Amino acid sequence: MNEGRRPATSTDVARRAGVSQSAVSRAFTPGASIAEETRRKVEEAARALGYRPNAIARSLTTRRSRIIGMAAAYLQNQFYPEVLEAMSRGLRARGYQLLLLMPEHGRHADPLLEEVMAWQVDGLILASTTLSSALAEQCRQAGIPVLLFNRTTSTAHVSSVTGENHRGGQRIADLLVAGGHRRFGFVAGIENSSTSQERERGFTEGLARHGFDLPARAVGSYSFEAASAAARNLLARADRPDAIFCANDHMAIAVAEVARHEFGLRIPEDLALVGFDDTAPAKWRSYALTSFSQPLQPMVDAAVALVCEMIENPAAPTRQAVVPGELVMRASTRLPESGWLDRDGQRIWRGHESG
Amino acid sequence: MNEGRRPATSTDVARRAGVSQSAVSRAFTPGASIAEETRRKVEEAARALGYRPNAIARSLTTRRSRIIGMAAAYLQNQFYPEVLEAMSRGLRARGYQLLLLMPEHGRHADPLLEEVMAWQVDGLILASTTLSSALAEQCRQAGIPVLLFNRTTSTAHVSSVTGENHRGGQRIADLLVAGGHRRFGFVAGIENSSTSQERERGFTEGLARHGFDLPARAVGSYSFEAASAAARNLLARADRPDAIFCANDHMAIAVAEVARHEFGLRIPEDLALVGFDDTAPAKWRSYALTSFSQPLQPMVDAAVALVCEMIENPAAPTRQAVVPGELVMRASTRLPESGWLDRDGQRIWRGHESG
DNA sequence: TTGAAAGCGCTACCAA
DNA sequence: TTGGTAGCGCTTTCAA
Repeated sequence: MNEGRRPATSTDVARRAGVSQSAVSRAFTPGASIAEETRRKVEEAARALGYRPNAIARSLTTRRSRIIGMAAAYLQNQFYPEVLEAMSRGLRARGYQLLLLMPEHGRHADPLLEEVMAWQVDGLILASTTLSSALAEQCRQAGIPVLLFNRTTSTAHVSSVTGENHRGGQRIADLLVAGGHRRFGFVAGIENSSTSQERERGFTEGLARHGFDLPARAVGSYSFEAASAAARNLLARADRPDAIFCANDHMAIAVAEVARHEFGLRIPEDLALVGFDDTAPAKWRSYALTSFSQPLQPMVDAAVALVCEMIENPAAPTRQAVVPGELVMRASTRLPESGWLDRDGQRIWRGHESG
Repeated sequence: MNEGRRPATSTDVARRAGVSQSAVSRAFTPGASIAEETRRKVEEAARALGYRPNAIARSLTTRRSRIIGMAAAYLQNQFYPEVLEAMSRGLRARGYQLLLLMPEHGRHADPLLEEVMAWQVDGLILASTTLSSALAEQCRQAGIPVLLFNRTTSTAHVSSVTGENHRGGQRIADLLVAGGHRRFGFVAGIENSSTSQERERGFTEGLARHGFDLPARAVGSYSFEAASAAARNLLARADRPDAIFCANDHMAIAVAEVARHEFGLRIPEDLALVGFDDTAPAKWRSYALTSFSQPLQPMVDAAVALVCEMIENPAAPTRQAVVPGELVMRASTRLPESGWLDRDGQRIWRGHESG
């Protein structure tokens, strides 16, 4: 093991093993045609010199970087860190590295585009609602496979992996109606985010099916502070909602805090609360938040598979994968008289699917 | 803008601009000697072709990848996602990219070493307590600057950025004693993590200074489940502690849940609770957790500065940066009669520093 | 200030 | 199966 000196190259190894540099390359290429004896010699020399193939040089010749860029933001929402963690592991299992691209606060996505292009990433995963669809479009034009994660875009022709946003919203409506609630409220995420829009649409359609409308609505912009303000707004109304659905768990927790500590409301007696994602804090007993789940591992698996497929076959048609979730009931909503089942210690709402 | 075709190279740009390929390179190299007119021609051609310098090729020639590897894990603790976010932004501002390295669950760090070497990262930030110090040592031997974040190692010769673990533990002891508590408990993180050890040592030394010892102790391993079990253990004792310090906020929340919902204890009347890090959930009013802060941005700024310095001057001596924090008082501990001050709506404990 | 030319470490092709 | 050779796209001498 050399200390501080320049790393050994394949030429160094070749010289020591008494073979050509090409042979060294083959020894490290799975499936290459090489004699067992040669491989052995190369491996021994490589070990002695502490040689490891230089991924940068390899990328230059193969024109494949084996780097996937992942643009994320909003890591305050526990959903995303866990996605990041699983995504990194999933990609690595397929031989890809994850380059983390954090958009500047409130800036355009352009600097990200620069980096995506400069590093010749093989694919790009967009897991940020705040990022413009323009970035996706530019990458697509440059021939870089783009996958939207937990969002879609109005511009078609982009593959995506999402949860059951629309159905989730519907099921939540079903549950709240079955629980006897009558005045409904909704806290939206960022207004133009597809995810928030679909959840809201599912919710209102579900309510409509039961003959209810959605009288109260506020915007939480996926932020704890904005969601707190939204809660104050909704809860101060004369016709205060008796059930609020928040476009994600993170905002639902903000609403719970305001409801309890500023309005002195009991949950679920005075106010039922439902979130989305089923992240770890939803399970914390102080919240015991009913939530529609977005199963992390299946979503990440789908994303990894999809992005790899897009890289291997760029001509493949785009796909919109939707990973099924379920409505996990906890103490933040009243328990309807029937329609639920117990599984693995969790109560899943299965009552009369109306969709 | 070409669609789907191969990206333009500097040679393409040179041809179109009617200059040499070297000239194109210079046009994109800050501080290179090039005539204004030439630069203008190059820039125009580059824009027309949608050219961007290929970072992979550049890395190969300069032998500097401008990639920093960051090994993280335990993203369930809100502290780390926020570090990741800030670190990515901070590094990018200095022209570096962040490669996310997630160690396999329960696996050795060796595969990470492979990737670090293969990608010729310019530096490595280790922000994972679970990662062996062996990785740090191997990288150091290979001449790769290594920075430990929120941890140290017994093997010296490694630079690090940490919070005031020892002093924080002490201040917490001071506060709890001033609050009139008499039976103390501690929930450790991973036993051999320097961070948990230092916090505990500060705590016990602080208690000793006031004439108290630490009768109750359990291991939470930085996990929510293990911390819950640790809480059950501590709270079921005949001499139940009336004040528990947890090695971080994440575990403190687990303890709060168990104390309230399984033992019916009131916080802080029956049990005072203190965490460390001052992450977002500590501020949530259902917990209102007193916590010693690890100021995110200063810690990240220090880390970015330090790692860049190590890259630019590999011969520089190692440094252990300690970023000062403060004890933020909230409702999970009794308010002592004096010794605190209000700042920006936060109560900071400043009582008789005994250190 | 400029262009030619020599690599950076590797893969991929080719003929042997 | 093997070694030689030609790049991959860029930076960096070196002369001009």
